[in-house]
Amino acid sequence: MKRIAGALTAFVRFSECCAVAVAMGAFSHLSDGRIRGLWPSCRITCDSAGCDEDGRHSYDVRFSQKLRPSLHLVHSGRFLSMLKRTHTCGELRAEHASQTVTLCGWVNTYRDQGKGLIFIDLRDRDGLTQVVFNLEYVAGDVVTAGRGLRREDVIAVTGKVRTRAGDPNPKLPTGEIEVVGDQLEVLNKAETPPILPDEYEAEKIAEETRLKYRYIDLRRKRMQHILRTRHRVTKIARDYFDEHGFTEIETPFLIKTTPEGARDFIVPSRMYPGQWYALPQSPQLFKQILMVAGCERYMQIVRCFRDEDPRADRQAEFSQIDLEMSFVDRDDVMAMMGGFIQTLWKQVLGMDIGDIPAITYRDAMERYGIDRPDLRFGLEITDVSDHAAKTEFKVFTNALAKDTGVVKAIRVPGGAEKLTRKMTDGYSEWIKTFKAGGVPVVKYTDKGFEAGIAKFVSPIEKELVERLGLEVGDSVLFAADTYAIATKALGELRNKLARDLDLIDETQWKFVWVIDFPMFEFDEETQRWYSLHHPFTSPRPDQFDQLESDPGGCLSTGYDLVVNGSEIGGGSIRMHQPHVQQKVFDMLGLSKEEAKMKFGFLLDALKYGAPPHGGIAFGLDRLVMHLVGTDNIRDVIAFPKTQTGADLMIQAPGSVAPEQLEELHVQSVLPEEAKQLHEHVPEVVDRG
RNA sequence: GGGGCGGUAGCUCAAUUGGUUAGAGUCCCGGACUGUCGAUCCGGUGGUUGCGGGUUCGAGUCCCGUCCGCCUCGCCA
Repeated sequence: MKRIAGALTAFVRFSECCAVAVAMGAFSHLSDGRIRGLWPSCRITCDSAGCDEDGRHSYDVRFSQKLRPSLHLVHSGRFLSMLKRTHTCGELRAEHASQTVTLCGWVNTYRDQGKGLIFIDLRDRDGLTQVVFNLEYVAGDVVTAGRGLRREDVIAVTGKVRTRAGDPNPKLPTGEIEVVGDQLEVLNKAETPPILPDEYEAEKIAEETRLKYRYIDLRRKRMQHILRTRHRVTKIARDYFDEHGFTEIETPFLIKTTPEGARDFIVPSRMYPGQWYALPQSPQLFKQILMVAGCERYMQIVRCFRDEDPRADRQAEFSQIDLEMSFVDRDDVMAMMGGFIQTLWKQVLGMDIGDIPAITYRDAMERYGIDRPDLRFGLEITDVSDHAAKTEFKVFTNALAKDTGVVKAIRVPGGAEKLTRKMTDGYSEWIKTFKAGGVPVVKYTDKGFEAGIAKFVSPIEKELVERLGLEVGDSVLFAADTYAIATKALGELRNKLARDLDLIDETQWKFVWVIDFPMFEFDEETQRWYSLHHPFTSPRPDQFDQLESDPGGCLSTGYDLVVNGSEIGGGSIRMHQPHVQQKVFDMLGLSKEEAKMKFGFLLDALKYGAPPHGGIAFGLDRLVMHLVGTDNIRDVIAFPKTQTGADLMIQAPGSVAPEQLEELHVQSVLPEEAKQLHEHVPEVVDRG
């Protein structure tokens, strides 16, 4: 046994600098304070751990084999001591000049100027700081280590701050200064990274690769900013609602499947063979029960699960800021929640958004063709069915002959010039996505209607000009179909037009409450009513009578909060009287027995003193998306899933051992074609 | 379940009508350089063209199947 003289406080390294990190990485702390490690050719054990006043550890080290000749001590610093960080890479300014500091972080870039000089841009979550090593003045091992630095190495550097000897870099907040490196510890040498957390390149890298190496992607300034912003949103939410008397209460994840709504994720029960838990689509019923339980004001930032296909702004696993209040009506909830959104925008963006206006569902559908209208631009939709009926245009007359047939129009100011034939042809094709037949178009010039369907609509020129407020140079786009199809198609077309014609002022925030939703929607296919919101939404107090007499016309207390055409929250006043709730279940075709089986606990709870109550849930992911300006929900989730529900980093989902299935009383029954797929999954996911 | 786009070096991309040894930038490796800052300059390593099959004298390119990623319709109370 060879004992290294004295307390070992040294780096152990090869003469090649790159071995340092390997040697250090080979050690590990033991719980009793000793460290032990393996080295390719020698076993190293360390004990007698000591701790000095600065809290640094030092160790006696014995090598069980003779040291390889190439291994030698080159530095009498402290082994594993880690230079202690004094500042972050974002905070140093000219006024720190002449201070000695220690920075820790990742090597963002290195610029080796040759024999004399090495520049390192050191990055931590706070920013970048230039470190310069003047090789003439630093110790030999620092020269060696410094020259070996590569991107994403983790290092600690001690040195003196000074205003830059060269030109300042106006691109960096720390660009006036640099740290003159004196001591350098390579805390962890990085292998050549597959991707770089580089703002110049990162946005171009395939998302697939970014998701696989998420821990590198998240090092980027932008991703750090997003994670930080998300934290601030949840903090502001907790603070705001705490100040308003809300209590944060957790609700269970292992619950029971519910009828209607999205597909559930289900979890087999080990204790109850053949029975299943479901993951919550939202804590809806629990928060209502909490109101019955006298909590009065509840909030929770909670994960929800819906097993449906994801979209750019949708994940199967997502987060809500969930809220419920007792003894309130619709306006109380909207005022409280509007206040939250105002606070949020003020604190995160420094913006005053003012009071949030409201629009009825009916208005929204009529004027914007969608229940989440984007109010940053005009292009409102107008019903022209009555005039269209007077034309001999078959597309119009055939549509109007249908049950709920309508003809609707959008006036595009200046469209005669801005909308090319190619564009409008494109719209006709594109709109088929929404089952509409096409987009008839006409230009309005000083000679009247021209091009497109001019000859058909010229007879009603006067009426259309008046109805649509047409001016010379405008175009009119039509949709003729059933109410549902024409409305939706034109609503989508309106949004597309705004994007294509660059009519959207991206600096604006147009918030709006959508209210007075219908209680129910009739589904032709299944010939039954469905809740537009959910089956616990109360009708408006003045609409109770319509519940049975005119279910289609009965309005609910529901409200959605919409910003810039995106739904960021929705809620309602709930039914707190069991007989009203029962009536709604009746309407939905839920038998007494079924209702009792699925929601018996709720109906019971309502019987034993339920206060009037209502609430809302905000989509946390979407709020953050707006606040950081992204249209990709995966950007605002630290570890998101792909569109097929896979986690490319951990490679989930994965198979389980047969014993696990057995224990859960579950058998896999794969369709023939899936068996092959199943076998392929591991390789496919790992293909890089 | 349907429609669209994409998959070539670690990364970002190119490759003519199907035709020589699949190129470039970057990363990485080696060298030069004392004020750089997306450093520069010189040289070098690096390829199962997602996977499987087919057509062909010859396939990155054409055909069939399949997988993966993104967008989207349906779906998402």
